[in-house]
Formats: sequence, structure tokens, C-alpha cells
Amino acid sequence: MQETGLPKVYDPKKTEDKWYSYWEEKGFFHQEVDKSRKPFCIVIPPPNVTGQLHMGHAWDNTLQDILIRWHRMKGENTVWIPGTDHAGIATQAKVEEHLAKEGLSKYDLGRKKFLERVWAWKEEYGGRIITQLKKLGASCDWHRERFTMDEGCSRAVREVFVSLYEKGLIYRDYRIINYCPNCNTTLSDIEVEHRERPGNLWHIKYPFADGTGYITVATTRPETMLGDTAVAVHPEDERYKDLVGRTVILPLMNREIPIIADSYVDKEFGSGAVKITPAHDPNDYEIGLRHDLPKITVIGKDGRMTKEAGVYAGLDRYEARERVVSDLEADGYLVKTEEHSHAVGECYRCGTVVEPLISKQWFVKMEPLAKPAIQVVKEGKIRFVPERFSKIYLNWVENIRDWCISRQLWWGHRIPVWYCQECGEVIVSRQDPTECTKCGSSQLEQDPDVLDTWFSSALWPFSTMGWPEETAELEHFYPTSVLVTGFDIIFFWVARMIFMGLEFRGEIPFHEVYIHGLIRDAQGRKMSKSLGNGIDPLKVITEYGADALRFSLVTGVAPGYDMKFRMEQVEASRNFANKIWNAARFVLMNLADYSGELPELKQIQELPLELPDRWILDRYAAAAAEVNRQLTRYDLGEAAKVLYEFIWNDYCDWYIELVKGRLYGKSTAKSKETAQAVLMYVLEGTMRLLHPFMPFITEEIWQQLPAARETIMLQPYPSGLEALGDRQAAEALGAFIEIVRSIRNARAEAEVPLGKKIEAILLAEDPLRGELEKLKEEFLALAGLSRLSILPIDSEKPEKAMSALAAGVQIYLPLSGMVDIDKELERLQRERDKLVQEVARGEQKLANKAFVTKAPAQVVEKERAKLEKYRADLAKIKERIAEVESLR
RNA sequence: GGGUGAGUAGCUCAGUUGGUUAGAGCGCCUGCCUCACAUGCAGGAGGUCGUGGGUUCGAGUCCCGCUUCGCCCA
Repeated sequence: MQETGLPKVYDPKKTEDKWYSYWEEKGFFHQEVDKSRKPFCIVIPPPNVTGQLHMGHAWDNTLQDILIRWHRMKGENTVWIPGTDHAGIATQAKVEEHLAKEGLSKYDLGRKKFLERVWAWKEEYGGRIITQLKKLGASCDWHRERFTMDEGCSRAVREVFVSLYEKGLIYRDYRIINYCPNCNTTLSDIEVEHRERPGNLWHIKYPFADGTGYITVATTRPETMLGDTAVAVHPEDERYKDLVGRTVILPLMNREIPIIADSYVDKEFGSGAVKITPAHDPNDYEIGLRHDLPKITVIGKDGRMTKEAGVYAGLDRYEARERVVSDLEADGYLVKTEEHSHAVGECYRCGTVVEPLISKQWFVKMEPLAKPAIQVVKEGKIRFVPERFSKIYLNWVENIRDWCISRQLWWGHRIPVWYCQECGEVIVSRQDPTECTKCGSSQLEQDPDVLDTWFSSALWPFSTMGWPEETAELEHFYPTSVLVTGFDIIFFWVARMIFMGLEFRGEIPFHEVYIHGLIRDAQGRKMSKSLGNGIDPLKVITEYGADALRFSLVTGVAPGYDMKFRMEQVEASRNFANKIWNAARFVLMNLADYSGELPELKQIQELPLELPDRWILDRYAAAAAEVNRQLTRYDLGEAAKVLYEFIWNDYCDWYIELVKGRLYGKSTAKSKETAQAVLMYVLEGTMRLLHPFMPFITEEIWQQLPAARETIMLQPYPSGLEALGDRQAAEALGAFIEIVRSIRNARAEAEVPLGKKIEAILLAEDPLRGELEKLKEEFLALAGLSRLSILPIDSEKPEKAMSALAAGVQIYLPLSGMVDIDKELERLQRERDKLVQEVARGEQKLANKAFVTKAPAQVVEKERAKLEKYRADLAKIKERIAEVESLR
């Protein structure tokens, strides 16, 4: 053995940046359109341009990178298109926050100057998350990097808006919308999160106009009563049937409003009569439309009461609530107050309670777009992984409402609509107009609003490929292969990409959607800034390496589920990397006198392979097949587990240990050379198998193997190794392992450390005896033996010895002076009891006629063989117990 | 209220057409610095698979009820 100069502990810091820049400089991430090859393409879920990499990104992008690297190695024309999102509200808010520190507001700067500041901000921080993705090892095609506000994407947005408008699928109208008084903008329905909050239910008397009594209504938002335009009851409610059509006087406002009947009303809730405020509640709005009620806006966009609210004008909505309640109470209108928790809509960005109000906004008409988007999923043209998410998707798309797309922000795609100040003409145009198309006036003003950020994200799969130009990329890579994202944005993003893709490309945007859950902390809580429980992936990378982080993000994870992030898992992955490192070190140390090249499959098969060689090749082939299979079904966690177990258990724990003797000269030169060849062959292939998961360490190791060429990342992914399968070797070595374990176990119980050599005698049946005989040296080494006899089954047994049974082989350890007869008996009896149970179980099963006749023959046969084996073992143990007892 | 997912070892989770003695990592216990690795090696303990029924020769796995927790939608 020879020193390789490799350190004993793997240090990712010395390799990761080095290899990443090498890959990048060499252009390995980039591929041009190549029609001769099968395309594989993923578009990245674009992170917020000014954001920072968090664990959710790390996870999502690790999954993508594994798929990308795998397909690239499979030789497909593989492209991962990266980019960032302008993230309207978030970015604007960040810059405003920054300005506030200088004592400025965006209004001080004005729109133009403010936007300059945002662009400057983007230039400064926009590259940050990209750099961070590189630290993770993401093999994106950076030549194709895009930004949702770059020229091309903006052009796509413009084209889509105008085109939808021309098709009548975009319209502007007064509607009830959600308004966030803190972000100062409209939100779409899905940007409102409903959360249960403790509150009250106030019961209020509304006196009849004719002075004959009153009706009691219940409400959770008394301040909105100022804008009530009706009281509604259920048409079949016996209590109120006769009241429908009469009128009441709205307290505090002295307005006469009708009592109407609508089946929306829940008879059981509160008093069964509800106040109707069409301007401030979506359901009331609908009722208002049905009954043609007036809409009175009493709360403004600033969250304060409007002048329609009379004496309450100018008050904050919550102050107004208190005042209204106390005034009602003072005037004797308040019947009672109950505690009541109810769902309140909050802004998904800032958590402020949103205000439903009526406003003139731009909308996308959803029904015609949704229809085909439902079809493609129902027909299986787009497949969700796991499948159950298609139900969630369909449920939403089937109940979709029109999409409010205008936002009262400055940062974003400005709505391409101009209003003529002279004639009022509305001009929607691909080019900025200079004069009114109707009256020729140059007095045009562009709509001040920008589009919902998700509007541009929805075009991402084709806008990044150059659309509306007909590019070679679009032709070859669209539809993309798979989209990898979290279930939290199925509605926001996935659904919208689907209908936009169908509308503008006439084709689905991706074939499959691979869904994962949320990253949580070790206690299962969401990682969030406010909780302060987030773990910075970059810190983890610095401390443990990107490979360790990546591996910990895929192990023990099944598709579609949340993941609890635990540092222990990272540590385990770091240890795994170190294990691999040392295995490679071992191999390299023992390759010094190996003259050959890296063998190919054929050459390996021509070698005089010994049992352990045949066994590890069999295991390697099986591992490769299984990893490919699991990757195909998107179970990256299972694939990682297979690799972990193969490398650690099979390759390191057994194979390396098994060949040490041959390497250290206890065998012929040819035998040594064979072991070297197999060690290297399997290590090299295993590095390729593992590369998508741990790209850095695999490149580092691979580069030191004799086979090294430009890069591991463009080498073929191992598959089709069935020729290496070897059942016979698998069985023989399985028996070997069982026996060695059994001996070690017995030694441990007798407290004989492995360092202390002992003698062993095995009694084995015939074909197996021959196989075991060939492994004699290996037995000596791995079971810590000084001498080993492998005898025919009917040979005479040593008297004073510990004994055990494994793989049908009787094991005797004549530990002179060390055998504690009582302990030995106890051990044998424990084993006997276990076997008795097994035999009983088997007998019962086979005695069951129904089982024997109905179960498949092979299952019955298996059960028979098992029983037979247990019976034989039991007999041997019983015999042994009798022998030991006689020694007492 | 509707939908949906989960409950398997102390912890985090695997368990893919129902069929070995239900697995792994971490943690724990015992013994080892054995010439790749103490980020390691060897051995071990630990589970009535939430609960009650049902289907079946056979159920952690399929069906129904119950229960606890979570998520989505209203």
C-alpha cells in the first residue's frame, strides 16, 4: 500500500468551488438544441430576484439538479433554464423599506426615479441568489438565464395581454376585490389566506320602518353596517317568512332598507337574519347583484371610513367598530355579544386583514381558459407526481373565478393600456401609442397599474425560450419535461402556466409535475423569518459541504410530503461523504502497482473472478438497476437510500474487507490484480451512479481514477448491467456473511474481542461446503480466526465449544477455558425458543387447507421450504443443547 | 361544513399490484484507536404498525366506522 497524499478527512471546501468553476468555464452546463437527441428540459421556478437562498430553494433545486444531471448523463439533450422573478410586492416593499431609512417615500421620488432605484437594487442584489444556487451545485444552463422583466419576457407579457384583450378574455370592470391596506394594492383571491381568529358575534336590532317591532341580525363586522343596503333571511325560514318585503330602519344611519329572501342565508347561524353589505363582503356582493341592491362603500382603500360613513368618516376601520358598537349599545340596539371565532382574510405577504371592496380593476376571464386546462389533466396528458395532487388541481380549476390581474404597484409590467384624455378611447396596444387611434389626440395616459407578478410567471415555460419568436428552443424543448415545485403554488403558478401554455402554444407546458411539500424545522414548524427558526443553507454548505446538504435533502423523503430538516441528518450525510472519501482513498492506495486501464464490463468478465468479486459485481448491477428504477418513478429518496446502503454496507463493510488479504499479498499476483480491477471498476461506476446526488465529491474522486477524462458529469449513467448478475455468488456470499456474523455474535457474547484469534469448525452440507472452502482466508480475516476447519455435515463435533447455526451450517468455537456452560445453554435455549415459534407458525399455516389450496403454489412452496429449514435447525439446536447439558 | 394527507422503534421516516422472522438513519447499551475511515469498526436492546370492525387462506398494506394531528377550499 502506498500513501496517496489524500487527507483522512474529506474537506468539501477544497473541492466544491474548484469543480463548479471548472464545470462552468468548460461550458458543461450548456447544451445547444440537438434534434438528433431526445430533449430533456426543466425551467426553474424562478426565485425572487432580490431574495436569498433559503432551505426551500435548496430542496427544490437539489431535486431538479438530480434529475437534470441524471438525464444529462443518460445522454439526453438536457437543458435547465434558470432565471429570477421580479416579485412585484416583495421587491417594491424592500426598496421602500430601504428608502424609509433615508426618510423618503416612493412618492418623494416619483414613479420614474423610484423605478430607477428598484433597478439599481436589482442590479446590486439580483445576482446574489444565482451565486447561491451555484454553491449548491445547481447545473443550470446559465447562458439561458432569464428575468421576468427582461426585454424578452416583457415582450411576451405584452403580447399575451393584448392578445387576450383582443379575444375578449381580458376586461376591466367594477368588482368586489381584495385590498390590502398595508401593501396598498389589490390582491387576487388566492393571495388572501383565511385564518381562524377569535372575535365576537354582535346581535343587533333593526327596527321595522312601520314601528311595529324589530328583527335581530348577527354580524362579526358591525362597522360594515353603515353600508348595509338590505337584511336577508332564508326563503324557507318560518320565523321570517312574513317579513320578506317589509323594510327596516338601519340604526345609526336612519336609512330604510328592505328585508329580502335569499337561499344563501344559513338559517342556523346567529339569528338567521343577516345584514347585507354588498360593498364589503364577497357573498353580500353576490346577493346584491341578485337583488339589485345599491352598493355603498363605507371603508376606503386606506382602511379608514369614507364620508359615506357619516359621523364615522375618517376613523380607522377598527376604531369605527368600537364606536359603532358603543353607539348601538347606548341607543339600545345591541341585543347581545357572543364570543365567536371566524375566518378572516389576510394578505399572504404581510398578514394584514384584507378589505373586500368594490373597485375598477382588470380581470382575466377564466372559464374559457380553464376548460382545456381541466381536460389535459383529466386525460393524463399532464401527470402529477404524486397523483393525488391532480385532484387538488382539478378541484380548483373547476371552481375557478376570474383573475384580478391589476396591482397598484410601480414595480412590474405596466398594463399596456392608454386612455385618451380627449375622447375617452381605451387603447390596448403592442406598441406604445403616441396618438389616439380614434380622435388622433396625443393626450394619452397609460394605466398606472402593473400586472400581477404571476401573470409573467405563467408564461415562463415559453417566454424563456424566446416566445413570441418561433425559436428552435421552442420547437425542441417545449413542452418541457417536468416541473418541480411545492404544492403551495399549484394554484398560483402551475395552473396558470397550464392554461397560458395551452392558449398561446396550443400545447401543455410540461409533461409531468413533480410536487414536494414544505421544509419544516425539526419540531415540524414551518421555517419562517418571524419564528426565526430558519436554517441558512449556505451556512450548512460552509460547515458540511453542498454534497452533504443535498444528500440530506433527499434521504428519507417521499414525493409530495413535507420534510423536517434536522442537522443530524446533515451530519449523517457528511459522514457518508467521508466514508466514500475513505473508500476511494483505500482503493487509490492499493492501485499503485496496478498497470491496467479502467476495465470495461467485458474485460471484467474475462478476469478470473473470485466469489467476492462476482458478488460485489452482482450487487453493483442490482444497485444500478434499482437506482434507475427509483429515479424513473421520481422516488429520489429511495434511490439515495439504495446508494447509501450499497456503498456503505456492501462495498465498504464487506467487499473492501474481503479483498484486503489479496491486496496485501496473501494470494497470487493475478488474484490481486483481479481484486484491484474490480475495486476500481465498481468504485468508478458507483461514482457515476452517485454523481447526480453528490456532484462534487464524485468528481473529485473520479478525477483521480486512471479513467479520468474531462468530467464525470458527461459520462454515461450506469445501466444495463444485467450481465453482471450472479445468483450463485449472491447465495454463497450470503451464507458467508451470515456465518461470519454468527461467529462475531458468539464472540461478543463470550466477550472475546475480534483482536483475539480463535479457532472455528464448520459443518456444512455439500455444495455449500465447497464454496465456503474457497473463502477460508476471508473467514480467518473477518471472523478473527486463527484456524478454520470446514468439515462434512456428519463429522464429529468438538465437545467443549460454543456453537451456533447460520445458513444451515453448524458453527463450533472451541474456546478452551472460555466457555461458560450456563451462558451457552441460555443462548442456545433462546435460539431454540425462537425456532419453536417459527416452526409452530409454519405448521399452522401449512395445516390450513384453505392456505394450501388457495394461495399461489410458489408461496406455499416457499412456506414449505422455510418450515423444513426451521425444523432442521431446531433439530440441530436440540441436539446441541443435549450435548452441552451432558458437559455439565 | 366539503375535500385531502398522516398516525409504524425514544426521534425522523421507508415499507411500490396483500405473501420471509416489519426495515434504515440518528439516539441508546456493550466491546474495540484492527495498517481506508473514531465523521470509524463489531455486537446488541427496542415495535400488540392509532383504534374497532370487515374482506381474504393470509392485512402495516384493501374496505367501513371511530379517534388524534395537519393541510387545502368555503
